Parts: sequence; structure tokens; C-alpha cells
Amino acid sequence: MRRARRTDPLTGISPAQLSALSVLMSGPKTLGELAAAEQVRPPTMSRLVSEMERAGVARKVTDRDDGRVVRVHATAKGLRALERGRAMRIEAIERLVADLDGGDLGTLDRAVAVIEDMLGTRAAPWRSRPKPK
Amino acid sequence: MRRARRTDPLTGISPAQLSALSVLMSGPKTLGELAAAEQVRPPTMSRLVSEMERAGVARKVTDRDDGRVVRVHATAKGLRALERGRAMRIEAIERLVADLDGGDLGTLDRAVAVIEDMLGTRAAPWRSRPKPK
DNA sequence: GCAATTAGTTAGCCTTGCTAACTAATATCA
DNA sequence: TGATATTAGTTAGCAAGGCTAACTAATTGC
Repeated sequence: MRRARRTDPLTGISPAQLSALSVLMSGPKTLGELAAAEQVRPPTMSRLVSEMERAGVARKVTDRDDGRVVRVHATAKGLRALERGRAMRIEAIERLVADLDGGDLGTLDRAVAVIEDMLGTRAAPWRSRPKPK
Repeated sequence: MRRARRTDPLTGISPAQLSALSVLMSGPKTLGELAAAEQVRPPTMSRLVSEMERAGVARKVTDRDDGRVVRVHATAKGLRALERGRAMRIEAIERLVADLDGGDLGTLDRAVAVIEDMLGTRAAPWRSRPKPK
């Protein structure tokens, strides 16, 4: 992913924004939840979300019942950008793993499962799973 | 490593500096070599090395035969700091993997070997290898 | 010996992290 | 009920660590 990330700027959206968008893919989040999910402090996320709103990839909506909370939504444009970024990441990774044999792929797949379990995350929504064929 | 990195500041040396130091552990490198090894542009490494010299963890030596090239050496202080950082990273990772069983550890070890081979790197000098017991 | 190339540096910008201090809204409780 | 706490987010300002463009100095080559 460190290598794949270098290709992201082509979408015109920064890596941090794409990462936050990927969290919003599963539905709106409050700013604080988003900061926690991205392991970042609230001020950092506040600024990032403001930039995302200016870029048209996210929307801030103040909660009706509690005027303090801000709910962040991804826009259609944001989801499209995410999809483009995702496609580029997947392509980059596919090029990397293209020459591996089935055994090595199986090893990587099992290792990913071990790590997800270890960290208690299932944090990557773009994670490719073995497709039932 | 992303999580482990957060504990590094305790050494008083930045993550980028520790990473560069780890490359120097195997001997002096020219500034350009160091930049390439760290996948960074020369100006970035130039500034980083200057800061490292100010911090007393590295030394710049101009080549006698070619006055353009600068050779970067780690100092004893730098190596000690690296060692402390390494110990903290290893501890952090050990805490993470502490609850895994032997099979899962084997899976991770095989996956690391697959990835090293795939990327053509053996880039982590602090990499723990199965010890002949 | 002059032009081209090469290694590094300087200047200036951007992104993305942080803390401290603030505002506004809600919750608590005497 | 009204003063005080707490909570969610924002603003301001700083630092690290990336980048490109443009420069200097040294070496190479014709």
C-alpha cells in the first residue's frame, strides 16, 4: 500500500481524503467517530473534512437533536473518486502479486486474516476477498 | 509498524531519522544512495541529514576523490538511538503477536518471506529471523 | 579549456499531524 | 431554575516531512 499510495494523486484527491472517504462508504459518521476511525485528533479531521467539503466530496450536516454534533456524508462525487482510487490501488497491487503462484497467494491471504484478527480490524473496505467462482 | 511507530518519539529522534539511520547501520552511504533507499528525493534527504547532523546522530564527510559526493555516516550516538527505537518497536510488535499460536506465527513468517521476495527488498535490518536454537 | 553532466543544496510550497485555547450546545445538580 | 460541568467541534499556530524549481560546485568529455 505504501507503494500503491503514490499513484493516488491522479484522482486529484489527497490520500488522507480518500482514506476518510473509505470510512464514510459504510454510511455517515460524526466528526469524532471519523477522527477515531482514522486514528487522528479531532482538529486534524475537522480541517480535513472542511477541505473535503470544499472539494465537493463530502458534506457536513449538523444533527437536529444535538446541535454540537456534525455528521459527515460522502457525496456521489466522493464515492466516484474513491472508486477510481480504489481501482488504481488494486491495479498496483495486482501488478505486484501477478507473478506469485497459488501457494504464495494463499499464504498472503491467510496472513491478512491473522493480522485482521490480531488488530481487531476489518479496516479496509477495498479489501479483495476470494470470490466464490 | 504503523502502530509501533507511534512510540518512537520517546527516543527524541524522528521516525524519518530512525529510518535513515537504519540504512546507515550497514555502513556509510552517499546522500543520493540514502535518498534512493528511503524512496525520497535528494532535497528531502539533504535536509533530513542536516538535521541528523545537528542532532549528533550522523556525520557528513565529503569524498576526497570527488568533491561533489557527500558520504553520510551514523555516529555512535545515532546507533544507540536506533537500538533504543528498535527495541521499542520490537516490544510493541511482540505485544501484538503475543497471543498468536505457532501456526499463525508461521503464516506471518511465510508471508513476510513472500513479500520480501515480491518487492525484491530485504529492507528491514531489524527484521527478526527464526533463531537457530 | 569550454560545455555538459552530476551531486547536493537552498528556497519556497503543500499536506497532514499535533496542542492549546476557544465557542457553542447540552447535561447536571443544588 | 439557573449556575456550572461537560462535550463536540473549530481556530490558530507550530512541526515534520514530502515535493519542484532553480541554484552552486565539481567533474567529465570533446
